[in-house]
Formats: sequence, structure tokens, C-alpha cells
Amino acid sequence: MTEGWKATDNRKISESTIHRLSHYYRTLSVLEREDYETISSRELARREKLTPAQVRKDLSFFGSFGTRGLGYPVKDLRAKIANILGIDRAWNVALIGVGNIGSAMVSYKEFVKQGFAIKLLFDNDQRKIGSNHKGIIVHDMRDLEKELKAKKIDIVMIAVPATVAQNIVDDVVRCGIRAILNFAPVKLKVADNVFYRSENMAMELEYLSFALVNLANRSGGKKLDKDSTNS
Amino acid sequence: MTEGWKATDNRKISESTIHRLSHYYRTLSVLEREDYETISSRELARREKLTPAQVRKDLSFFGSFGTRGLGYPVKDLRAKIANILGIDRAWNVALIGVGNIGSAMVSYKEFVKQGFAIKLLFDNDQRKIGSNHKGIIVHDMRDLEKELKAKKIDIVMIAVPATVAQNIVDDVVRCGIRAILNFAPVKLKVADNVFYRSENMAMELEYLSFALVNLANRSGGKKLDKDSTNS
DNA sequence: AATTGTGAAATTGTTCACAGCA
DNA sequence: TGCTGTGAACAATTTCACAATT
Repeated sequence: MTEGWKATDNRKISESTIHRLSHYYRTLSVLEREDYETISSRELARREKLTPAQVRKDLSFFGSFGTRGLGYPVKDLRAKIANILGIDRAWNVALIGVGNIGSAMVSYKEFVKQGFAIKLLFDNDQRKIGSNHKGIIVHDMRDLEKELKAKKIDIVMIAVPATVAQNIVDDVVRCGIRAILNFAPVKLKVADNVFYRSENMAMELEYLSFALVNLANRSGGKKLDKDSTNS
Repeated sequence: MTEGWKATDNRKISESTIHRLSHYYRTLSVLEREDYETISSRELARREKLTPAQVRKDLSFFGSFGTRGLGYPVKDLRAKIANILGIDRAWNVALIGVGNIGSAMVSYKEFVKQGFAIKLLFDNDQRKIGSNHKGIIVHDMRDLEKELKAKKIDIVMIAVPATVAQNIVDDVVRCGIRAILNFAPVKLKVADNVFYRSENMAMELEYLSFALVNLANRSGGKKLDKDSTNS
């Protein structure tokens, strides 16, 4: 069963720790632009709405990056997190399905900024094949394997209709791809050795819908913090 | 601090339970179309890659919907979950920012299918204002309050550049909106009484990137299950 | 015989509290 | 003194295991 990661000292690293790292990275990028030299776990926590202990614990899985009494060096910590997340290098991404969502992804600046360059587009619609999106030619699905290998693709994004998504993902895995991001609103089955994440826009709307109809049953949980998040 | 929900018996309902409900809903929709009459927690769990106990516990927060010895009635359970999630009614949604992602959302079929109808579009680009996207006119941001009220909007989706997202969300909250879905790659601050969710595409790619560079440190955790997930 | 519903147990994740260091 | 790094305490979540029910 493929799930979970371990630090060098054998502690388990949770999925939420990795997601929080992504958030720290963004905040540190802003801080660096604003010329901050150091930041304390307390201040970083305040910005992320977390506890300082959480921040320190998250970072502790990967090493000791701070200085006691001083805090963390903004620039170094940002670089270190980039390295941990693997976004200090360029990843070659292919996108399958150049429909509404697919087209939006091609133009999404944030990806490029984090080192994810969309290098290949696929569709099976004859009208789209050969056309040019932001300088990238749309290829025929029949050339999938050949093109994925030629362009040394690391990650595949799937933005096809739900009904065909499973077939597509099977093809992609067969071509040797180990990392897949799915935008189709279905849960896809992949082998244990493939990393698979899914982005489901409707699910977050459903959470909001649940929240709105359940306004009444709110648990007024107040969180105090001894480690002091308050400025 | 606004976080969490309570069942009638005062047990706390977690965010993950609500997300799993969304997944159950989708699977049950498929099962209903395939004319299944009942389903056991074991089979539902197998399809969701969860344990049967997890499925039963999740549902138990909201009532007892199953029959011992038999399982759950597919059609009723689906309807019940739709009711719990609040997607058995229509929600009026407004979208701010008709750029790449915004345009994709307007055409995204899944939203409409779940009862989320985009009724209003906003942008501050003069070239876009007045234009027509899938039959919906793009309004000037200056008419925000008037239009949100006139169209009785429940949920606002924000798809504007990161730099202006916080200003926009402040405006939206000022207009009395209580539920917001953000697509801008920033963490936005909202008051405690506003429900806020964020969709961050780059974060999932970063998770995959982390996975690829950390292939080596995988914790080979095998999970056995006494409650028997195996068919 | 099969399967739910649920307290109790196990596991995982978060926060506390303090020793250690700049 | 101020703040990190971390084991221990605590809290939340998941899984177990079994009585109850059809």
C-alpha cells in the first residue's frame, strides 16, 4: 500500500505536513521580496493561522534550519523548502485534454513560476490536433507513448471527460509515467507505484454547500495557544 | 474560531468526513445508474479505497441508513447524502474574474449537475464588461453589491490574479456573502463567520514533485484489515 | 449468515513545555 | 533574553471487534 513518507530519523511525514510546506514556501517568497532576513516560527505561524509548534515540528522532519534566539533565515529556508518539494528544478509536464479546463491550465502562470512547464498537449479531437495553444502543438493521442518519451515527461495532467478518464490514465501509466494529476471528477484507479492526486472543484463547492445548510450545528470550538500565536 | 460541525449527538464531524461524503455521493450516483438496489459498507469501501468501518462511522454521524444483514439502499442513501451536503437544492453562484480559469469554470458541466448554477459574472476589464459567456453577461465590478443582491447569490467564486484577490474578497464579504471559493494562489483572510475554501492547483503538483524526488524514502506501510476490505 | 452501528483500542496528528543554544 | 528543536502529553481520527438486527 503506497502511502506516506519517512524522515531520515524514521518519523512519518504526513500529507498535511507537505501541504503546509507548500504554504510556507509561498509566504517565504513574499517575505523574501519584502526583504525580511529572518522570521520566527511565531510570526510564520501567525501568517498561516497555525501554531508556532506546528511550524517548528513540520520543519524538524527535514533538518534544523533555524537559529535559537533568532528564528529562520528567510532566503535559506525558502531555498531549502524548494529543494524538499523538488521545485528547485524544472519538471516536464504533459496535458491530456485541451477542453475548457485544459486550456485554462496551459495559460496558468503559477505552474511555470513553480517550475512546472507544460511541454506537450494531447487531444483526440481531430479539429484540435495540430492546432497551437500558447506555442504548443496539440498532438494526437495515438502518439502518446512516442511523444511522452521524446519530451521526457515527468508528470501528466488529465483534463478529459470523466467517462474516458480511466482509460486515459491506464494508457499513461502503461507508458511509464509515475505521477498524475487528475482534473476529471472521478476517482481513478492506479497501480501502487504511481503517484496520483486529484483536483475536484465540485467537492469544495459541496463543502461550502454543507456549511451553509448546517450553519446551525456549528461547534464553537475556541483554540487557545500557550505557545502564543497572538502578536 | 470557526471550525468544525457537530452531529445531533454532539460528536464532532470532521472535514474529511464531509469530503468522503462527496465521494460516496458520486459512487452512489454511478451505482444508481447501474441499477444496484443495495450496497454494503464493504463494497462501498472497496470502491473508495477505505475501510468498511470508516464508511459506517461516517454515515453514523447523520443517522442509521442501513439495514443489518443487507446493507444500504443505494437510491435512498444517495438522496440522503445529497440532502446532508445541501446539493438537493439549487445554489446561486457568482464568478469574479473571467480570465483563463474563470472562463473554464463557466463551462464546467459538473457544477450545474450538482446544483451550482453560475448566475453572474464580474470583471473589471472594460473589454470584457458587457460581453457574453455562455449566455451570461459580464458585469462591472462596480455593480457588485447591487447585482449580488438582485440575483440572490449564495456562493462567490474568485478567479482573479493573486495580487488583487484579498481586496476582492473583502468587497464580497462586505456585500454579505458567507461562502467563498478561491482559485487565486494565495491564502485569503476572511472573518470567522465566512466559509472559505481554496483550490490550489499548484499545490497538488508540488505534492507530486515531492513524491518524485522522495521516491527513496517511502515508508512501505502495509495495511491489513480485519474488517476485510478484500473481496 | 450477513451486515450494520458503535463503544473501546490503536494510531496518527497537534500542542505543550522546557532544555539547549545564540 | 528570545527562540528553536523535541520528547511527552494531549486531541483527533481511524480501525477493531462485537452485540444487535434482519
